Amino acid sequence: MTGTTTMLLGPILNRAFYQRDSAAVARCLLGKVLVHGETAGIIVETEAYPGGGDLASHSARGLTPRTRVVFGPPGHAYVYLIYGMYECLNLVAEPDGTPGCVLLRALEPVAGLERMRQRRPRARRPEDLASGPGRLTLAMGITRTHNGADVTRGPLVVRAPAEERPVEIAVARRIGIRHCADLPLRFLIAGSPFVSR
DNA sequence: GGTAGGATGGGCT
DNA sequence: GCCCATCCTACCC
Repeated sequence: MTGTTTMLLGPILNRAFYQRDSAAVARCLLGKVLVHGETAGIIVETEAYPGGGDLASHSARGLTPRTRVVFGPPGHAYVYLIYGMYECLNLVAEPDGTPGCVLLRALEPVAGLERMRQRRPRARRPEDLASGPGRLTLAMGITRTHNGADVTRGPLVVRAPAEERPVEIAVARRIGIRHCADLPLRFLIAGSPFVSR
């Protein structure tokens, strides 16, 4: 992080922010800033995975070694391997003991773009650096070693922007799932060129 | 502009 | 053994 960029950021989101239902957290994360080391990006696309009856959620089939963190206290990272090659970053929501998380799908890069380009050499434009869950973790340097990390403190955090702007939110169906595909649990900043697809 | 198919490995039945 | 909360390339308009 450069000093200039730090000036653009507000406080770290506290645990109470995450201790709500998954869809509310997914919606409210839009416009917030994911920070990891020198890299940072505005969250422009999220999906809620509330668990319970939502069969698209990993946690829907109960507590397993992999989904343990999703059942734990809110404000922690859930990172898993998908398709043997890519990693996806989620933020745990809901009270401790209740499953639920939010998948971060796309960022608008605001700091450390050169570092992101090193990590994603095939990305031609800034719009391509973090426009997808697998691209996002690559650009931000997030791996399964971050699984369980507390995102209310430490090197990986989410901050409010210095000036909170009202954003127009679009709601859509989630991407790449088989079950419960019609639920309106995908949230985007309307018109952002940094969203996936 | 569009899409079909392959890469690749862990989780769970 | 099957199923993935994906991405990239090749190929075709």
